[in-house]
Amino acid sequence: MAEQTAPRRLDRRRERTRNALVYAAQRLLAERRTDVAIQEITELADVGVGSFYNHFDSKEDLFRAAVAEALEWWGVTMDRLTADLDDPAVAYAQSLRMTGRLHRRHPELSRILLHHGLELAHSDRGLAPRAHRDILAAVHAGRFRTEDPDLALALTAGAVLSLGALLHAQPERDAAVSADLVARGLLQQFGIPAEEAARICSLDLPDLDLVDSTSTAGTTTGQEWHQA
Amino acid sequence: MAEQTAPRRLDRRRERTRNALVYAAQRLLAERRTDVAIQEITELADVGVGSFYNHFDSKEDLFRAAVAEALEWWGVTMDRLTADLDDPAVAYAQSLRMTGRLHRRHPELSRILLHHGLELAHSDRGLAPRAHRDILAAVHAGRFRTEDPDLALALTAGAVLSLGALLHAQPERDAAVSADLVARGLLQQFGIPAEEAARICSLDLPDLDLVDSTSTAGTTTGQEWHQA
DNA sequence: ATTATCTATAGATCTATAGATAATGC
DNA sequence: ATTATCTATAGATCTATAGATAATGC
Repeated sequence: MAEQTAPRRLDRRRERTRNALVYAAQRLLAERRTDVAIQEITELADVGVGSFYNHFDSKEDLFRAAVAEALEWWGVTMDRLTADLDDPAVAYAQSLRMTGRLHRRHPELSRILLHHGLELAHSDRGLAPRAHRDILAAVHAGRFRTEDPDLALALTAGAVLSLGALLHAQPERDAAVSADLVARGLLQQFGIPAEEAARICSLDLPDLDLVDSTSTAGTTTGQEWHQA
Repeated sequence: MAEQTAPRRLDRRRERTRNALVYAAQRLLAERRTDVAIQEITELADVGVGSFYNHFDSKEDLFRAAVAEALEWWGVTMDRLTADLDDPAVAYAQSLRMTGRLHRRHPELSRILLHHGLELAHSDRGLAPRAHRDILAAVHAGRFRTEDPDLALALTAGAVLSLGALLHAQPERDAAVSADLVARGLLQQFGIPAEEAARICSLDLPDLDLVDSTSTAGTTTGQEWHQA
């Protein structure tokens, strides 16, 4: 009587409400307007105030989830687009170059990344664990030469973030050129010879259009980045 | 009758109240507790609530001033300690290495830097304009080779910030070793040969103890960083 | 006499919940 | 019958100011 299989439609309704709240939070995050009343959030999500507490304990709770899901979505996307690359140094560089372009392609997501990036540089979700994995693999494969992979990860995070800040400060700057330059510099710092670093950073990139608006359809809740 | 020379003691009293508020705000910033009532701030500053509005229009106003003054103090300190260096590449490296050590020496100031660093990477106060000046001087002197000084500045900022985040995440990590490594990598990226970069980053640093708690006694209001 | 600070508080929020309403399950 | 959502609001903040008090100037 009490035990029953999960009713699908109710779950989906619940999920829809939650997503509306998370999406509203992501839009607010992108504008750096996190100091708003819960009522304003629920209005933006077109949801009753009371529903908020069905899903989150506090504003912090919601914003934390919103940040994590946005970046996890991008991480999953990067994984998919680099899955068939054999050379971990190339996978690292491709992710880095695409993430550099992200600042122009998804400015709102970029702003979320910039605002919370440093805290997330050591998170176990999102971009950090993936960059860490690539770096360790590249070291193990003898492609990178660095006795301090944690520092390498930190420098990678710092470069991604500061590039984003620069691109927002200078709207006319070419994101692709700058991102590739940053990637080249990092590869060289990690022991890749200059010419090869240049070659790697001029390889073709996967077509982001093919994946952008499709569901991640995997471990995550199907959360994706909603373009405003 | 109305026009009179500024009464000194009143000014100083006023300044004392303002400083108490700024100092309280800096302590809160260091703990990332900016979402507090104004009353809590004034209690921390041991000042009446009403006094707040004698000096600031809003919480944001106060916190903005608190961040700016804290980083301006460090910038002035760096300037003083590198004033007599002829080689701009060396001045750049010295400031960078000392700022790396800052994360351990003044963890509260470091946290403020980390939390607001990206926005301030293009500010006209604090550390950014000084790093920019050093980079341009080094390029002009033929010491740095980079056709994109803005990107160089961004990468510098990113490296400083991500190093700080790493040092906070790993309390046992050696700040001096890591900071010098980061500085070396940047010098190399800017075209300094590996051996010389290593040499520059093992030069003696000025003694921070000599300057830490003395007033900046210059253009700023005498604002300094108060150790808790 | 002038200026700054402090105390007390009105009025404007904002949070969190209780109870009513709507949607789904069976 | 069960679960989720919505509406309305009590009670807890929080902001900003008015008026009283204290410090300084002359």
